[in-house]
Amino acid sequence: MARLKTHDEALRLRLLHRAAATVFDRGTAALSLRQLAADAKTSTTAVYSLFGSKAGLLSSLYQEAVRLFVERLATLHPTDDPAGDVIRIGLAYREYAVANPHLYAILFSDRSAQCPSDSDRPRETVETYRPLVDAVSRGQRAGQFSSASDPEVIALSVWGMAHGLVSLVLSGNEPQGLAVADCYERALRALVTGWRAGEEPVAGFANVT
Amino acid sequence: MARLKTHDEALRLRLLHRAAATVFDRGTAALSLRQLAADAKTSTTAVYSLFGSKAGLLSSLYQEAVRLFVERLATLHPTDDPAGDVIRIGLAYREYAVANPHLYAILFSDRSAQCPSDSDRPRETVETYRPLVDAVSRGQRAGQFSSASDPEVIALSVWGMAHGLVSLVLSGNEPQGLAVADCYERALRALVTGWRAGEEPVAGFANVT
DNA sequence: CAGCATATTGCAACAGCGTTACGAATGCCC
DNA sequence: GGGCATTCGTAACGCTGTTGCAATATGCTG
Repeated sequence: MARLKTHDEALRLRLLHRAAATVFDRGTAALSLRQLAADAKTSTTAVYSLFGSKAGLLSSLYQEAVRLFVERLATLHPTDDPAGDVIRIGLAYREYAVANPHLYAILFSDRSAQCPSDSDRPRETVETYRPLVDAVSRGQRAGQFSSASDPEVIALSVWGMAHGLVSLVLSGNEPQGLAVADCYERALRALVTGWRAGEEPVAGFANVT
Repeated sequence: MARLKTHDEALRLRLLHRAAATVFDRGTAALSLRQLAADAKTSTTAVYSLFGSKAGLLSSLYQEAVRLFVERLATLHPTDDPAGDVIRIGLAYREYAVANPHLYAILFSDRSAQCPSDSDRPRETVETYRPLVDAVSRGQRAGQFSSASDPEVIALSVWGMAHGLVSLVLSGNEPQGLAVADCYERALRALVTGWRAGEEPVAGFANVT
């Protein structure tokens, strides 16, 4: 056959680990395949036989980031206060993002630029999404949220707000003199309150077209 | 002195225009200074004498994107329904982002990676931010929003949600089977409702720690 | 046990990038 | 008209991701 494989699973994990470290402190742009291979005492060929390309490597890193993210969200167990669970998920979301800014950036950077096939995207996305939808569903059954909207819609709004506020901070676009950290939870609470069951719109802006 | 300058304002605008076009359809990564210079029948030196570097060029592009954004938001005139104005600003926000995805990406990509000096960032940010804060302030005076929170906080939550939902779509991370476009306005309305004056938190999640 | 076949691997080259150094070209002043 | 300061285009540097090719080392076969 041929010589023993050294481009094996162990090397794959070592490369993935080192790449994650680099991306974690200096971002994806600072990740050089040559440098990575040299650091791991191997050749660039290893990266290409194991990951296919830099995009493939980043895609694997994406899978890893998703796994950590899902793990983190899984530490939150449902309580008998679903609306509170929604808030807690939102806080954990922000905590993960702030703790691992570059992994978070990998998770939510442009997917079309780094994912070879889109086939695995929806599945991963829905996996991080489910706990939130579940909490909302339970909240609807408990009467804490309006049942007029699909739970997915309510969950998406929560996710959007969390993602938006976190992204503004991480990208350095939060407005001056205003710490997002201080009003993040209040904003989440206002949103949850707004989805309360039986809530009527504020008088005066029914039709804005 | 020297020979007549050809690296003048006219060339600067031409380069900026071409760069914007390229970034608009293929993103910042696809923008090559060599290609840009060749397309404009000039040399790379021109780009460097006019913009300093690729980061400088992108920074100028950022200024331009902000200007367009501010112009768009300025077309919305305050009405006697401030809460409705907030919704309208949110809708215009999304509309601009969807219409100019790459300019939007420039606006909200990592500032630290492309801005030579951070000195001009806060001023620009607050400029796009002010109409929203103003609308909230008027809404508070009209009793449409709680006065318990600073208008900046409420405005930030609206901005965060708009930015978050828009970013999820543009980055290809919206969950499958759910069109953000369909629930964007409803989400904004729920949030606005949640900030309604005198609103009490949903019973049962007062303390989540 | 010798030799072949073949999978595997590392080196080097390619095309492109942003950036910079430098020499040539140019128009003004004396 | 000659000297000069300024401006500009070319070419080079070091880097990137990627790929082709040659060397290598192993297991099977005769």
